[in-house]
Amino acid sequence: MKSEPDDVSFDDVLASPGQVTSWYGVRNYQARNFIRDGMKVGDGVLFYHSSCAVPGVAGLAEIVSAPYPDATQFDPKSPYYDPKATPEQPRWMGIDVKAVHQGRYVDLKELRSHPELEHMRLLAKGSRLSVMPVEPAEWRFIVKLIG
DNA sequence: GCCAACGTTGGC
DNA sequence: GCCAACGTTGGC
Repeated sequence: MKSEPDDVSFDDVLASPGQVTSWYGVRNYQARNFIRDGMKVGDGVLFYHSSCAVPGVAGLAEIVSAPYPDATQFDPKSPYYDPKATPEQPRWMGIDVKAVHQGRYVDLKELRSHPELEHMRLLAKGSRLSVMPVEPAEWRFIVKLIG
């Protein structure tokens, strides 16, 4: 899961009550589907910092809720407001994420240096989704790198 | 700030 | 349903 650290950093989540943050604002259908159809309590998360000086995996996190309608879609004052969404027919989903381990910051340059990770979806050309799956072998490899 | 990649929008 | 225009993402 990608977050802009200027918005919400891994440290911010660690400093939050219960080390839990509500993940909202996803407005891409493919990313929405990964949340809605692919995430469940206990799933591991690579918390990735994007659009910053040194992009990379900032820590390990975990899904701690089921997916639920992202409340910002109903709020006309929110930048994430979607006039076509209604509580009866929500369009966008959020989920709760808990920071569990910080370890070593593994930056994008290092990720790209490992042949084991060359097929990572995150590293694919043109990959822009803010939420995407990680293969089990890639997950295990990165967990070791983080330490 | 640039630009490639990609998604969405809207006229037809 | 096509596709050009436009907007966004995100690394550099």
